[in-house]
Amino acid sequence: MRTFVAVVDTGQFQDAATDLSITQQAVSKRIAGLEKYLAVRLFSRTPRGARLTIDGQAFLPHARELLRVAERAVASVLPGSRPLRVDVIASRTAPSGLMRGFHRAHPEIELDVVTLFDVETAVAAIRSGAIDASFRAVAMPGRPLPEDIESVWVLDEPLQLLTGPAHALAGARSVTVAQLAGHRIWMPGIVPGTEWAAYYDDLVAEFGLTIEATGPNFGSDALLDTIADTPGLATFMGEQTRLVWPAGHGLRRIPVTDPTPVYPHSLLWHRDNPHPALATLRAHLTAAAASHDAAGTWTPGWVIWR
Amino acid sequence: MRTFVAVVDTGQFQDAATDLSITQQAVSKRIAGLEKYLAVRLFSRTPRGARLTIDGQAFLPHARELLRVAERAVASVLPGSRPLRVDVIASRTAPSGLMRGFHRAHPEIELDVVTLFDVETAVAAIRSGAIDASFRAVAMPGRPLPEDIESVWVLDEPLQLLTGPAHALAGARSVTVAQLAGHRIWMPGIVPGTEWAAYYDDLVAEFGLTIEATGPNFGSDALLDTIADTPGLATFMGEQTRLVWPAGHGLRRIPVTDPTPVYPHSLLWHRDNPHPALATLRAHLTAAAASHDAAGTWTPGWVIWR
DNA sequence: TTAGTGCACAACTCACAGTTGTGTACCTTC
DNA sequence: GAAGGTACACAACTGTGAGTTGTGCACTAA
Repeated sequence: MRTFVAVVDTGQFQDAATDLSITQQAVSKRIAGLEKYLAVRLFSRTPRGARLTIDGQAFLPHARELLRVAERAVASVLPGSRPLRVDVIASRTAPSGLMRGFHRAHPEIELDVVTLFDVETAVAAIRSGAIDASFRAVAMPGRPLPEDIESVWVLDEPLQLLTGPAHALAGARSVTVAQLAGHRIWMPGIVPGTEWAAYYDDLVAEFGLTIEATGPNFGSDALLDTIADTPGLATFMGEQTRLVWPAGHGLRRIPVTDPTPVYPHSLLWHRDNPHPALATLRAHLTAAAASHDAAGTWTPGWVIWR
Repeated sequence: MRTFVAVVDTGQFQDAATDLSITQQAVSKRIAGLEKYLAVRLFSRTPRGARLTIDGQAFLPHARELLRVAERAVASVLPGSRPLRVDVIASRTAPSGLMRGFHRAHPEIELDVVTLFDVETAVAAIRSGAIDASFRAVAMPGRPLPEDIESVWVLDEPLQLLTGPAHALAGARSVTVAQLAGHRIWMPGIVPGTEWAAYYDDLVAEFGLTIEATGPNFGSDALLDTIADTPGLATFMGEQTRLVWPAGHGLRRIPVTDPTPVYPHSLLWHRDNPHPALATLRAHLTAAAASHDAAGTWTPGWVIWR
């Protein structure tokens, strides 16, 4: 591809060869190989150089795009000036939406989103410089954040109950936490040992709920199918979760009250991180954040805001 | 890249090797080579398979994107079901804008835009199936379109005068064609023998203008610089041409009247072309087209509408 | 312990990318 | 019209390196 673009830019095999520090014959072979692979003639050879054929013209923008993407791919792991790298707790929670909003507001900022195991891993990654920021609930019981990690509260995401049409609570406009006692709530894919698991452990302990975290996560589709088809089963889901809503499943989202369990999302970053886009992200989140109103909501006691 | 993605998708070097019909050792070597090139560890090897590192997670979307782009690049020259391929007369004329509008309205339609030499070449390319459609002025003097080529009028693009701030006509709100007699008008990059050149030839002959078509086209920037700096020089430019307006050059666009020379853009395509997107394009252009009002405008006598 | 799984290292082989050398086509110049 | 220059293709050769087979090590499960 590089050779193809070089020939286009110089207009000659000879000059492209010079640019690439190889012989004219090598360029000829490379182009011939590409043409053979594509089963299409890309250049018409003339005594004064090479001109793109129609197929070549159509191919050219794709070739340039490929080189751009390849460059970005390398840049994404290049130490030093790589894209801002942010850890989000799961692709179906509010932070993903926040990052989408940030990308819309600043499309010029290169961004890489990853998902780490838990807040411990995230903190270690931030300290080592492997990531620049992390959306997490701070912090695990009895484990204060290290001195060099800063954090700021971003938003509380209310949990909603998701049921199928045949569920006992399907008709309710809202349910209280007390009403949920005795109902089976299924949360597959919650990994033990993470702060997310700790969150639900506390929720269970405080209100006597029955949460089944067993079983691997077969993906969002499988979860929704099961919820829709099982009258005795429900699940929790973040209010801002954007589902690919399966048509005809009759799924219901029901707000939970008295109190409303909220999952507290904070942004964590390293005190000394010099990445210019990090400041932009923090400013964006500050501007987008609603004011903090904890009235009527519940979080585990170990949650820190500072 | 394919190997990297295969390992991610299967979770194991072994299974990726099976998918790719190579040995596990070859996969190991490929990944090791990629990691060496990037100077970064992409997988953490465990006795139960390979897990992405943080760098690997950041790299993954770029790798997938690269494979997608590569696939599109190949598809762009694949005979049979390739993207709609449209010839536009120049990137700075109305058809380019129309195609941008079409792409915005139908982003799902794959599109390749090329620029051919003249209407003769375009017609030949349409007949051979090399392109699907062409924006051209139909037709050259004394050369009717072949029977199997259909055409429809799309729009008339009024020409405007572009001058620098020191030009004699710079202050005019509009100029008549008669006023242009005696002024030097510079149109570099017009290739003799094309229907575009024929257009200006007719314009010169009919109104006694002085149009200099000499000199190669050094690009839009060079043209604008020269126009801005040369008080005695002006150029014609399509009304819908979107310029990267150089700041501080004081360039003026001045409408031309009595009559207004317009460049007639038509769409040409092959009667039997079965490409589904072609019908969509024609419907889009019909819907977007203004009604045809030729009053007060000028085109060469050989222009055909049918 | 033993068997099994999964990846890495080592040695070998051969395909092919790149090299040098040469040929052909076409344009320019006198 | 002959001579020289330019630009690309073909042919023969060479060396790198991608892939193979063979083996070893680390970890898990029974």
